[in-house]
Amino acid sequence: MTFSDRSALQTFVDRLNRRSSLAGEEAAAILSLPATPAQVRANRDFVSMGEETDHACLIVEGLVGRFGQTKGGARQITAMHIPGDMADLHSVVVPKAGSALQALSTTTILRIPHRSIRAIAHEYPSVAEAFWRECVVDAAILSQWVVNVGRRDALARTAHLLCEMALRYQEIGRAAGLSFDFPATQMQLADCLGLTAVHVNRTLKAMKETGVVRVVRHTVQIVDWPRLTEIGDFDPVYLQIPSPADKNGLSSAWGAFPRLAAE
Amino acid sequence: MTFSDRSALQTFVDRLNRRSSLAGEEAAAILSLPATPAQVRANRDFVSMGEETDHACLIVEGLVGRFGQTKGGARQITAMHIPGDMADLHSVVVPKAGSALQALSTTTILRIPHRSIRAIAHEYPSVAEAFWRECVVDAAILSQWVVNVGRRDALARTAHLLCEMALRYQEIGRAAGLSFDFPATQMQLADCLGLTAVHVNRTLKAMKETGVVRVVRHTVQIVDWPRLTEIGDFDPVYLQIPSPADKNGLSSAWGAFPRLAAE
DNA sequence: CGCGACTTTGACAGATGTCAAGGCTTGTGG
DNA sequence: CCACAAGCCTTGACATCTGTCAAAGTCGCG
Repeated sequence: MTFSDRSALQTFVDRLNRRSSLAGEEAAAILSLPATPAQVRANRDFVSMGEETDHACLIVEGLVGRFGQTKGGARQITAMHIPGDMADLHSVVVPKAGSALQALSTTTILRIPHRSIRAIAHEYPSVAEAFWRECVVDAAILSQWVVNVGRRDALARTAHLLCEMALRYQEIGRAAGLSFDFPATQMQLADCLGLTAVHVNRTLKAMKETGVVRVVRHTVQIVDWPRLTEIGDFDPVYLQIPSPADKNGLSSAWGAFPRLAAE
Repeated sequence: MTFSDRSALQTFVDRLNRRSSLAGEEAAAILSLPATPAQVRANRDFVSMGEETDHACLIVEGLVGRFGQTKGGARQITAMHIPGDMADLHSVVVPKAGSALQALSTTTILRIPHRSIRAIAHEYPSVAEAFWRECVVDAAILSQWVVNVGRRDALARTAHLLCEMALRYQEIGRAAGLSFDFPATQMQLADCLGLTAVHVNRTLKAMKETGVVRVVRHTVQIVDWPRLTEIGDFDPVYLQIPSPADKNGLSSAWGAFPRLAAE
């Protein structure tokens, strides 16, 4: 395991610790989970629909989409996963994949056997609860996506997604202020948003012209965060990213401008 | 607790047992969970957005929707819950409600303290795993909803929802063959499907005219199941409703016509 | 019997999809 | 370092689905 692999496990533990409370021994158990690294090229499935897996995949580097598909061939991305995400933690309890996992850019993952994960979940009830909670937070994000796709127009949808990704990249320390590397093509964005690539292009163009965001190459820079959250009707509570203050039982004052206020 | 209340807990345990394997002692622990019954009138929230709850809600009778909302006031139902569903099992690990729970018809629920649920989850690892699995199955349904709303037209969307509900009502023994009581208004269906009530009406009309389904009062009768699954592009695997054969490790032959074949 | 909520229908408007063509990047190999 | 190919982005014209608005009909409950 390389340094970067170990660091991905650490990112994962950090995330768990932000929403749950793990004892040192428990965190150590997770960190010493056996893991096999693998490289996946862009546009390649590394978990196929219907496949029975015996391991879960932790993203080390890159961007991953969970794909649903219509028999007519239309694709819909139902989740985006970034480094530090265990993309299919749920497969530990439901091993048959209900959707494919595809790398959206060159990606490196760590495969972790279900057996090992289940073993520590059974040994430490708090770890089991942390895993359970993690899946529940994923579901909360999913539920927001339903609202987004079902009830917002193209502009709001796109803005909402950008807001979400900005905060999630920030959470793992991969956003320099308001800009972050987001290697998704417009076609992939369209598959996230239930739109076509053409319309995503028009929408993005409008946002750039208003001066709310800038996109160069694959790095997104949010120029006017308050306005973007306004456009996207974005309320970050569902992400369950607690501020340090929350951990101490204090309420935070971030509101709609979390952490970015430090900019 | 009335007979019907106890029976709801039994339905819940049956469901868990279908996807997980609980020992007698574990099932008994769930069955003896403390529970307070309550009646909720139609169109009333019994869990509000943002509220911190200390209990989960088991549906005994009626129909419940989980609501997301846009600041503009548009509503989107992100999940439907029927008797035997623990509508917010996830609140055990994330008590702050990310969405409201509203009765869509007169409903009776059972409130079960988080404390008690958590206690048995910590005592019996298999119960914790069963709860975790239950949340993961809910998320799989959610993920299908994203695909449905994002990538299917009104007709297919509606058909897909009807297929899903038919199987779920069957699972709990509340579908007489191909017909089931489904007390949702067209406005509520619209909120499920990301459409307007007017368009749901048009869509339903088209389906009735084709003779695929019949709807009288609030009971849905599916006249042509194979055709409905075709129209709705419906593949039931995501519901994780195993046939009895699956429990014995045998693969089932139901395919696209599960259990209804017995008709 | 009458009110209120829900359903049904029609005409019209608007957002998004489709199709098609051309321009840019980016990476590769000579 | 240049040329080329492949994928991606951008744009315009047009088609279509779904939303909006408004009115009338129906059902169920008090």
